[in-house]
Amino acid sequence: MDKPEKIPGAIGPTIEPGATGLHPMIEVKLWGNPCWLAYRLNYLALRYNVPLYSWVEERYGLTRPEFVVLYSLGLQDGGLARDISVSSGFPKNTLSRAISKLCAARLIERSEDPSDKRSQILRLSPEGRRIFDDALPHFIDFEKRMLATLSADERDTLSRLMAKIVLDSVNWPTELDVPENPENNAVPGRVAAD
Amino acid sequence: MDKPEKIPGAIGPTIEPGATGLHPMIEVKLWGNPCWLAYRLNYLALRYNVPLYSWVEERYGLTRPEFVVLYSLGLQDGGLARDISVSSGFPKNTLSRAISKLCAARLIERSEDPSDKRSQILRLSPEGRRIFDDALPHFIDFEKRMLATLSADERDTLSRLMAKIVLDSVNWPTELDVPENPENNAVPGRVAAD
DNA sequence: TACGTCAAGTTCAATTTGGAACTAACTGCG
DNA sequence: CGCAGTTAGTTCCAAATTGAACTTGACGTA
Repeated sequence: MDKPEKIPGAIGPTIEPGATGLHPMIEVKLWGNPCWLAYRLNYLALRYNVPLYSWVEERYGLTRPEFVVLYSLGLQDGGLARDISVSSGFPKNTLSRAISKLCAARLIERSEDPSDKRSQILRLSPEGRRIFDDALPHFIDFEKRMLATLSADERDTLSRLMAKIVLDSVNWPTELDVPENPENNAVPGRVAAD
Repeated sequence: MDKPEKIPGAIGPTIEPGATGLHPMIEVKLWGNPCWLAYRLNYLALRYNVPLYSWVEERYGLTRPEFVVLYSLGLQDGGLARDISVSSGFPKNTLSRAISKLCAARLIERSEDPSDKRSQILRLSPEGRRIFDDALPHFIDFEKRMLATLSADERDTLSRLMAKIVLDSVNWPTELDVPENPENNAVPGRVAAD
């Protein structure tokens, strides 16, 4: 009972414990986890982010939020801080600081939006563009490496399926409510869901 | 040249800008981004983590690393701090703190590993198990919602393809080297590559 | 025009984070 | 055995993070 025989939703090939070269608890979270999708998403995202952003830190001296600003403007020059915030998930004050640092380092430029004086249009400087152009191939290479084990058909399928999920994401809740009575769910010393 | 006509790797249906209900810069990062996989991974992971972990914080008063410990032990009781660290990506000192708080709150218990006195075996207390059992269905439900737009066949395919990538991940580099000469890549005021 | 509401971005303060150094313990090898 | 190298976990502290409050500006309505 404590260890259910069948994990709901844990699809996948039957894997012998220890046969994958992965750490044992990673195996459990991959194959013995009812939330296989969420774990694989987080695992793969981490496996991508960690090497690349430590490389960015080492090579350019830029933190992750700072580089995210550069990358966002590299894809869409002239965006606003708010655009970067909603598309990256970083809170706007973190980005405000990152943007100030990038301006001081002359990697981006701020200009007032004539149609809305609250906003400021952000653009890469030539130097900022140079860093983006220098870094992008390394990001692409790593992503290619991640996809190298799939065939071209499988890559297309993966892209299509993930796109389908992303398009549906506008319909997902952005927060969960706690409908049940809170009194017997709270951790001692903490009142839940008030 | 600045805006390449064809984005390498940006597979997917031709999407009209603004037709998806998504924020414009999110659309660019999804469809006009050579690193489509990495962005979709991060986007979907975030879209899952944010609502669920703010709900956890509100309902149980537990931070994300704290809940990660509970969740990990829920899947594999008797694990070590190090197991949780490598499988979750949180640094071990963050988890050390989380574990101490969970012990103080009587949600888990530490016991010495007789075969290695440096290690401590972690187990859920009955109360910790209760929280895990209470929370798990909500995590499962959200994941179901994420997959609801796919058919059963498509879900199997997605699971299989992501598993294939994960299994290959043991062969990926864990860090990138900076082989080129650093002098013309560094940001002013910062020397790259050590 | 006046006013209430909302949005973009900044600042502040309190908390969280994680690299580095540390302790204690295990492992392998001569 | 003795010692160098490694590992589990903790502590310390400087730096990053972020919720909350604030400023400025836009926008709708009367």
